Amino acid sequence: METNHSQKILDFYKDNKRMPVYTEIMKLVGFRSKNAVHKLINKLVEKDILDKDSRGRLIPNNLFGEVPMLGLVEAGFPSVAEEAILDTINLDDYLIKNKAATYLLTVKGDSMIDAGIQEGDLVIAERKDEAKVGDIVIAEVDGGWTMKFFRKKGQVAYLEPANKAYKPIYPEASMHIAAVVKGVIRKY
Amino acid sequence: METNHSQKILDFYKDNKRMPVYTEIMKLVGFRSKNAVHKLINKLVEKDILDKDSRGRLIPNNLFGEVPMLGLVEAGFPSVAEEAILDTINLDDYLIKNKAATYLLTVKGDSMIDAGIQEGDLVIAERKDEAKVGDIVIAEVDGGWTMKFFRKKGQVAYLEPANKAYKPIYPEASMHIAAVVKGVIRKY
DNA sequence: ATTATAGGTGAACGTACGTTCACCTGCAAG
DNA sequence: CTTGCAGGTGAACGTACGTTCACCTATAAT
Repeated sequence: METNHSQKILDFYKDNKRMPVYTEIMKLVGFRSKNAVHKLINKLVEKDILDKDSRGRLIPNNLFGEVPMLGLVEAGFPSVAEEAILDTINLDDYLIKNKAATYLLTVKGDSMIDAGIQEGDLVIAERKDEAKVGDIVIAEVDGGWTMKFFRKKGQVAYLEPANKAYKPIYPEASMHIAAVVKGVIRKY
Repeated sequence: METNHSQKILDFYKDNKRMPVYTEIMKLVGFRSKNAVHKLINKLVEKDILDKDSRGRLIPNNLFGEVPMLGLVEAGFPSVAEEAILDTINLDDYLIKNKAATYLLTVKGDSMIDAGIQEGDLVIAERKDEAKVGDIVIAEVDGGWTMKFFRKKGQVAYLEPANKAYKPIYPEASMHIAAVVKGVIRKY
């Protein structure tokens, strides 16, 4: 029952991106007095499911807004009881450094398959006009857009696919780097 | 300057997982009156950088907490001005359905390399004791932990790696499925 | 039957919140 | 010079917040 209550509070947080106030929790769980909420909250705080700040307002704790991070696959998987959690992270914070310049792109084609990037994956791209050798870049070459490894042969920059079926691209007229790939996301 | 101010508010939101109150914004941007904050906020609201709810409290809008999603790689990349954004998503919400049962694991080894899962990647694993054929599962087989495709030959369940250098695993004594892989994350 | 307790109601209280008012600058236009 | 105005200060106001108090059940143990 209490897990049900805290689940509703979590849902509220997801929808509104802030914690509910007591009158809102009243409606969420079906109470008719703020005092009942107050007693419920105190129990959740004791169980470390929630936290309160110095002014009494609710703040989500780690179990709430973040995902537990375990060790290696080979180390196994914890049961519900013994949670051997190394750390907890927020995926947004983990993946995105410069939020204003970051975009997600859907991958088309198989030219980066050997780098573990498949068709349908999302790539996290940060807008940038220069890249380091070895970066995966999104670039406009001779009028077309593509995603490839950024390489240099001497002073000549070129793009190399991660698929033996394709050949490196040496720009004839122009090459303009639009973004550098910072991450890959795949959802099953 | 105003982008600087809203950046500080965003940072506060990231750190505290809630929006600041006016007195807190005062300290953030160096004002000494709440009224100055009030005028600043109204400007940000007009520019759609922030939103307020009916009680005047701040709520982050899309540009704040979420990441823009563009189309395909081949469609190119927008300049700062012309933002052809299809949608915005929150990565946590996108990737994680059942937060209570979800964990992140670091991948060791190359047995799933042909499925685009490399050593060092993070996998999003949802605790479950049964899997569908074709799922990637984390399982304990004959005492050891492993991540493989879940397959069936007739009624016999077995695990298949995505690497031709390895052979399928037919459990001798026991096989226990601990979790199903729901997603993959790679960070460069 | 009596008592204790967990869990709820409803009203009252202190306070921190966003808002508003009057006022004070510094700077640019006329 | 003076006028207007954007942008700040500081104090006052109404209200919504979390908290607390007294009281009311059900349920279970004695």
